[in-house]
Amino acid sequence: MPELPEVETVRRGLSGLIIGKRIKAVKHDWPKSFPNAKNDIDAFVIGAKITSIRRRAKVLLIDLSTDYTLVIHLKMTGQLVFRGDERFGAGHPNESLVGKLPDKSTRVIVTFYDGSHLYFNDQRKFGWVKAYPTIEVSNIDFMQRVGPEPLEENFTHQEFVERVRKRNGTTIKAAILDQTVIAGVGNIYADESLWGAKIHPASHVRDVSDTQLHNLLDEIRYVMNLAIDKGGSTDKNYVNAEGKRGSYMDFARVFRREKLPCPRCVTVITKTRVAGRGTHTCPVCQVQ
DNA sequence: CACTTGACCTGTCCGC
DNA sequence: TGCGGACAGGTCAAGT
Repeated sequence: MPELPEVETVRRGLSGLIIGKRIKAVKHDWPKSFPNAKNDIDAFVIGAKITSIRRRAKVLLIDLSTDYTLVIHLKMTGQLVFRGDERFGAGHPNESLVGKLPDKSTRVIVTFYDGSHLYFNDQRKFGWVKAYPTIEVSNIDFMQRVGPEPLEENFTHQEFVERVRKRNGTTIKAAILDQTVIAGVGNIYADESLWGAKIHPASHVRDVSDTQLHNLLDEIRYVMNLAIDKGGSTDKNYVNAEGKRGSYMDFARVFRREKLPCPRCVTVITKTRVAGRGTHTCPVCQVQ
């Protein structure tokens, strides 16, 4: 689920909630959700204080006072929800989309010394939490290979074109979903930005002009900034650090809008399969 | 090598 | 209602 805007929303939310807290205990009953050896957790996670929270691509990095970092990937259905007290439980006006925690999809529970908790929920169990020495995080395979952050100002249109053109043999949608080309684009914002740039997702990279690619980077930035502003997209599972939904889907132009009119030309939006993913396209605005 | 497909999991929805 | 199959926001290993 979570793409760059969702992970960034979680990062911002958690920063205001757990920085400075000291970890008292960690519970994790599904081994793949937190595969570290128990003695590493005992030595470097228990007793550590949260010092900062960073994001790279769709990966969240929670730095600890022990010079270890919790590296977290939410994959499709991961959630990180903080609960201080129960004032925001069911029935409260500020009601969370997530009910009482832990629940049946809770994989990891972090308990802080002040009695509050951070819950890692993950229905499909694809996500994970791993503890690494902070200094080694940049050596992780994924971190070595992942492409530039789209919202970094020093990432240029020219560099974007060069990186996309390394995938000349495939479709433009597959190219921007490739995390080694550009970081953080997933299925929602791929479809949304390709619609914005009037590029058909199944177009071969070699058939897309440099001008179109310039527009595409602008659209990626536009939809991601808008999505961060709206707190991300909640289709089914995604929630922020307080368990609340994001509202980007109210502003989506094509994603999950098959059979509805294109907001630009009123043509009915179609759903097909491109790069192995469900793909939403306006067949008139986005000519292949 | 470059690119595509299957696997990892649980849950939901849709057609018969 | 019940059952089988397709599908769901990501990424990597295995296959072509």
